[in-house]
Amino acid sequence: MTTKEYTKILREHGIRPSVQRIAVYDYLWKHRTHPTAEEIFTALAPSIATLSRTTIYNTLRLFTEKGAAQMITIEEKEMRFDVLTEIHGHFKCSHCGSIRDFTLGGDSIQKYLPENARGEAFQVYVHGTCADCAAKGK
Amino acid sequence: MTTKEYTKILREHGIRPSVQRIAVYDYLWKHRTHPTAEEIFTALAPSIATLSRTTIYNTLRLFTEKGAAQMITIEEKEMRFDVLTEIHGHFKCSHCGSIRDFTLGGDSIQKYLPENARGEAFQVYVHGTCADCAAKGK
DNA sequence: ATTATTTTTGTAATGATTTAAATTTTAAAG
DNA sequence: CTTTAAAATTTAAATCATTACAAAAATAAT
Repeated sequence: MTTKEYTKILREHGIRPSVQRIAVYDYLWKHRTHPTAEEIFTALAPSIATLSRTTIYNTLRLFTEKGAAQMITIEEKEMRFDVLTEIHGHFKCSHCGSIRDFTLGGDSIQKYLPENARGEAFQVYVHGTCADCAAKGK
Repeated sequence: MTTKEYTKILREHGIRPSVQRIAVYDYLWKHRTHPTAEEIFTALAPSIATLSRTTIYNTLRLFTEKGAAQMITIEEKEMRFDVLTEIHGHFKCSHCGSIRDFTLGGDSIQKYLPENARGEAFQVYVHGTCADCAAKGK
C-alpha cells in the first residue's frame, strides 16, 4: 500500500487527506492489533514532530463517522480502532491480552433482530482463551 | 420478588447481602433499561440517606465478578448493567436511545470462533433503528 | 496576493471511574 | 453481653481517557 493508495481510499470516504490522516490510516492498515488512540500517537509522534493527541482523536472520530474505520469498545477503559469495516467479530484473550478478528456468517446476527428493527452497525465481542494460550495449558 | 428472594440469589452468587447491595439488585431487577451507575445512584440515594457513588461502583463490580450481573459497553462513555446473565444481544436505537435485549441462538457466535479458542463471555451489540421508531418513519 | 476555509495544535476542562484512608456495620469469639 | 476481627460503606481526592476551545498553521479559492 502506497501513500497514493491511502489518499485515494480516504477521498473515496469523503475524507480530505493530510499528512496526519494518511499516517493514522497507514498505521491502522499495517497494525491490525486494534490500537488505542494513545498507541497510535506514541507510534507516530517521532516521525511527525508537532503531532498532537487531539489530532489523533479528531482523525479517528472522522474515520469512524465516514466509515473508513470502526470503533471497538471491547474494553471498558479505552476505545480501540480497526480499519476493517465489514462485519466481523473480535475475540479478546484474557491471558495474553491480544484482540483478534474472526469472521461471522453474513446473517449471523441480523436474523435474531426483533421484527421490523433495522440493524445498522454490528459488534460482536468474545472474551476467553485464545488457541495459543489454550495450547499452553491456560 | 421480595427482599428475601434477592437475598437468596445474592448468597447463591457468593455475595453477602447488605441494604445497599439488595437495593442495587432490586433496582436492576425492576429496571431492565440497562442503567448506568449514576442512574442507579440517583434513583436509590433518596431512600438510602448515606448512600455513596463508590458503593454503587463497588457493588456493580462485585455483581459482575460474581456473575450476578453483566457489564454492557454498548456506549463508549459509560458502563451499563444488566441482571440478565444468559447470552443475549443488545440493540440500541439511535433515535430514541433505548437499549433492548434480544435473544440469540445458543450456538450463534460459538460456531464462528477460531479452532481451539475457548469463548467464555459473549457480547453482541447492534446499533440501528428500533421497530417503534421505524414505524414513525425514522 | 488576499481572503476564506479547513486542519492542526496546545492547553484546559470534563466526567466517569478508581484509590486510599477513615468510619461504620456486621460477624465471631469469649 | 463485650470485645475483637473482618467486611462494607463512606468521603474526599486522584486518575486518566476523551473533548472543548481558541489560536496558529496549512490549504484552497477568488
